[in-house]
Amino acid sequence: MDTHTSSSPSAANAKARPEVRYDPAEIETRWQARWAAQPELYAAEPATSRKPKYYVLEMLPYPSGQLHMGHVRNYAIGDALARYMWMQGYNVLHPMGWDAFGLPAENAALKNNTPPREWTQKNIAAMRVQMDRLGLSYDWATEVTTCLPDYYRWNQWFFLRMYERGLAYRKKSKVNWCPECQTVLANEQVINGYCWRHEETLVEQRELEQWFLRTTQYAQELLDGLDKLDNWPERVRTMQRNWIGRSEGATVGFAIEGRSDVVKVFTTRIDTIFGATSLQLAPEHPLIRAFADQDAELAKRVAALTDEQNHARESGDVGGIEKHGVFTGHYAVNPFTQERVPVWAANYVLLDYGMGAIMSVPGHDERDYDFASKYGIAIKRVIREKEPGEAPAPLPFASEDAVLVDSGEWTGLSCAEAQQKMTAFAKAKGFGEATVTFRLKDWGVSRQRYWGTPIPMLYCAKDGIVPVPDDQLPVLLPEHVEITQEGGSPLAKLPEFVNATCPKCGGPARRETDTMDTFVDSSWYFYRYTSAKDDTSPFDTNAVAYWFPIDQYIGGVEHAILHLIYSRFWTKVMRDLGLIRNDEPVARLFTQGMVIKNGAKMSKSKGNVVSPDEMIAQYGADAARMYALFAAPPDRDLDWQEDGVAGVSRFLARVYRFVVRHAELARSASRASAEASPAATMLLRKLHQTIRKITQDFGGRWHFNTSIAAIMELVNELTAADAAIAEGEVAPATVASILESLVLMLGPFAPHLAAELWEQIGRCDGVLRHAWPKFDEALAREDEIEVPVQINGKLRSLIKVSVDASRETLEASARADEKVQSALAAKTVVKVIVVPGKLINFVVR
RNA sequence: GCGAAAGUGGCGGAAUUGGCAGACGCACCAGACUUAGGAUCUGGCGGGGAAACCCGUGGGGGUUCAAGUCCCCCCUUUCGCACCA
Repeated sequence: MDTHTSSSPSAANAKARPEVRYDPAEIETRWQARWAAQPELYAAEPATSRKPKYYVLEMLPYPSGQLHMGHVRNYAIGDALARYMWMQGYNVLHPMGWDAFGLPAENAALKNNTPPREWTQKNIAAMRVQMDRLGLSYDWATEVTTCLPDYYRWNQWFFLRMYERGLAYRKKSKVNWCPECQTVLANEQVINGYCWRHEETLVEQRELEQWFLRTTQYAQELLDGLDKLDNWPERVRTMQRNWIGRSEGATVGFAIEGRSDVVKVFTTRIDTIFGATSLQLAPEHPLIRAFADQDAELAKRVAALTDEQNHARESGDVGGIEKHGVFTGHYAVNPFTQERVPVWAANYVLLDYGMGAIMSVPGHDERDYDFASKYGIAIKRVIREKEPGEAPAPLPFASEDAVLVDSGEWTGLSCAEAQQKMTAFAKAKGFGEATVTFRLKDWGVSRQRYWGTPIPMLYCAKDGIVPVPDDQLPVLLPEHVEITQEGGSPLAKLPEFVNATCPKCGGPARRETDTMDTFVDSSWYFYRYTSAKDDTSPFDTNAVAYWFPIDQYIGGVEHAILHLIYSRFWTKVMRDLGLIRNDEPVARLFTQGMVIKNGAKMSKSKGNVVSPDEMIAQYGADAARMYALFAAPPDRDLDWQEDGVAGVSRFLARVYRFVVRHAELARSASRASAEASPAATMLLRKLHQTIRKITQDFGGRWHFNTSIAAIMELVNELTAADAAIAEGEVAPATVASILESLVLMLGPFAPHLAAELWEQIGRCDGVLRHAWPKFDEALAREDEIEVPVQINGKLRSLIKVSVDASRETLEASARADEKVQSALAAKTVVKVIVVPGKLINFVVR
């Protein structure tokens, strides 16, 4: 590469002088090759390091074979942070891996006749190349690939530990079935009745034997823990709180007339029980079934209700359907009043929440009111406002800031008090108790698919369900399997897989053929990074103790519930197994915005997908990454505009030319303290303001768009001073130090260019391990500023004053200003507001 | 329906604490150089007006010397939740 001559070009002839062109492709491939040759560059020091640790993590991708812009944005943020923290002297763990199990591999196998493993590994290789082309600072020695036995064996190991503790269990239940995936989905994976992967596919209900993980056992702790996660976005915490859905109330048993059964209902408003005028049961409630068994007409009408519920669920409008119900002809007895209340089946009562049955209090619940009005069921008032007006509040009246009326011995109590006392009464009499319910359900992890972790269980005719012993792990996923689109796991058709030996009796046993939900893989992968090669345990406990919790996790908000709640659950289980000490996996969570184009999320169907490869080929990785950070603050949606990338690329070219132009000067500069000239003072001031700004952005708001804008401002000022620098008006040592700081600040955003320029200015120690520049407040300080002068709040003039000018000086200078004087002429000054360093405002009449 | 976030030039966005609205970039306009280029450099660029000035941060009101920023009402968009008893 030809460097320019050492004769200092003046600004006048700069235009004519041939300059070195910024060639990002050449620079980037050269540096990527150098980095590839020194893998230790991005390796973390061991857990015994004395340095403070920093674990920065981006969500691992599914190896689809193609990085998209959302990934680029995610990794640009994480990479900038990792590099910055290295430069701040931290021991940084910055790993990457592959969420490599899952359905697309099977679909691809069907389409291209390629085995899922081969397809997946090919994609991983391709995406690895893309990541390297972006110059990302991952420690590939800790790479985790979840579809490899050395990883998924630990899924199996954890599953066995959970089974031993009763946290993994099998039950038959109604499950969500996606006809497209041909498998069961967890509740979390059903979005408004549709499959989370197939937005067009309605989820059906099926009855199946399934493996569950007892997430409900940790419901309370998962909820409480959210309060402590104050470095998580409030939005995410709210979503998780809603999802967990804790509700405090009471269960009350209503005896059924003419039967020995008691129907239990869950209510948060036991204080309104004197107003209960019917019981409403879910259509599939066992008691309704029992009634229907003896009444064909009822059975028919109840079935219609069930259908309505299913349709509503499938169409995603559960709240919108009209309330329907059927009177069963049976009565129950209100244990508080001994009144007979009719028992109904209603389509608005859900089987899987609470007890699947409610007491209907139409006077004080809007839904019950609608229902009772429609069917002519009695509506009673049993509470009223504390300070009643002339007329009591119209029904339905659901406030809890109220007192009881017509409620026997509880009349006159406040709702809160009544809830407590009536619950205690029910408990004492043995027909009820305080109850907390959660919306969160146990996690159904069975999937009737091939490409996942085999569930390590056996079924023996003699011994029943038998876990695979640890020493037989991993249960390997067979390699050559015919994938079909029919239901059921393809593994079930492989006798060599299914047929096993019972470890207890030595007799024949059948192997479980379901595989695990892939969310199992991502629930603990970040622990594995700390000791990815460990083949005797899932991870090294000491390494985890050092690195955890994750200091910064970065990813899309779409994982706010699923992945992040499962991960929290898994962490708590591992803690209770004695493997780790932290209660939470992630100390700080950052959710980045989406990448959109022309106002819509990038997608194939919309035809607005921008390929990272093309961007890199055309503008370079540095420009693509920097644009991803420059175009919007990272938490907001980003509108991808190719012209903007071109602009960033032009900026980098300008930096490149500027630094190269003065590289020789910087290389030969002596380190002796430089003489301050006006030009130097000005440039140093801008430099230190820029360092301060960027340092504060990293430590605070992460508005890298303004960090980059600040670097641009600095470069604008430097290039404007090009002639002054060339003519020696700035001491060489000062030029050298400015160039160094500039290049260092580019490090997190444009690592290839920074590395290249660092060498060009004669440094051979590498940017990454060099200390981040420090700002000097004294140098950053302006000594003269322009202060606006307002008259009645309108800008009339600007005056130049020293930064620390006193109020008196400010006012005097303002009054001395020509424009101000003419504006003040013939006016009476009523008041003068002087805010030192900010403004002066004359209030006049 | 409930909850949250957002709404600023032609566009992406800036204004961190109530203090010059529009930093930085894109697009555009004018000019320079010219080996004519999707390169580089210089200047301009919210609207109106010749100018002085006036208007301007979704709309309306308010507080204040001063409001994009605080308060009240409304509109729009996005996201989350939605018969949860």
